[in-house]
Amino acid sequence: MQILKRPYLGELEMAVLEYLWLNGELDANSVYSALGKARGISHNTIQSTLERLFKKKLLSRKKISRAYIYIASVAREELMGSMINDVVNTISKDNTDGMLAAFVNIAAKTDDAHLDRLEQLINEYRSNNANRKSS
Amino acid sequence: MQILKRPYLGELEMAVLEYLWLNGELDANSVYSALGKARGISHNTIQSTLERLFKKKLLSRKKISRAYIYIASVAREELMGSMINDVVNTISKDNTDGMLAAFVNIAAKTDDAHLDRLEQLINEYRSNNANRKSS
DNA sequence: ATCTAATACCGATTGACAGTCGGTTTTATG
DNA sequence: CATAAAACCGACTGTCAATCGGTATTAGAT
Repeated sequence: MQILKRPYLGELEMAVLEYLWLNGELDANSVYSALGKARGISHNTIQSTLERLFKKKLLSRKKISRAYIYIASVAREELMGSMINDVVNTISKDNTDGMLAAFVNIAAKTDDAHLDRLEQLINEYRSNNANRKSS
Repeated sequence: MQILKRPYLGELEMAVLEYLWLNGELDANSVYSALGKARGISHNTIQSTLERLFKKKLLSRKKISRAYIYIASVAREELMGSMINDVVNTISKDNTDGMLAAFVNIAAKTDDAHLDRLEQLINEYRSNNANRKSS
């Protein structure tokens, strides 16, 4: 049985990634100014975190003069999708139906309107998919 | 930003939990015979694993004579639900819509029929929910 | 009552990995 | 070519899963 694989994101890693999702392309110094100072941690710690995220392929980077500029290389939705995928594969490889039911419950728990939205998204997906098939 | 909380399940923990899901109430020895021997690990290792799962509230147990009998205290669907919930809260606390969209993609990726099933589940959920409201 | 074997319980070790930072090397630019 | 900024490297801490040895407990046999 497979297990939920690391990369598993730590608290700081998640915060850094979040910050890059919201603020686009940034160097270590910018991230440090925004997050590091407020947390009272060193510039180096932020840099290590950026590097770890880079190694995990969650960030890409390009060198501009001295410094690297980091960019989130996965969208929020992609990361979420792959993590959910991992959960499902770990717990219920051959029980997709249970997974779907669990999800409907989650979606509805917070707000029943989510179910409407979910239906809508299903139909949107079908439209796109139909197009793709006929091309 | 919150982080995907442990209990995080290791490979052996998951295998043990899986075995209990499939085989119901068992003592350490039974689990050892089924999983431990095949893996060449000791009886103690299985026992530690059972205890760790118990501490994480994923198993309950009752003492029968000398031995504890362990029972999975969460269903597969529940655990999956709470893990998916964690993922969503970690990555997308305030972006439920993105989460819903990501999920539709995941569901459809494996099999388009999942979308039909998803719709069906939504309607089932609504029926139950309508009952609850009118009572 | 006491011996024994099964079992629980405790603690130690190993191996990952996140978080943290100090120290050293590299490099763009004045 | 000196300097400051940044990367890079390595170390240490803390947490947790996996693993097992050793000890305490206890149910059941004699």
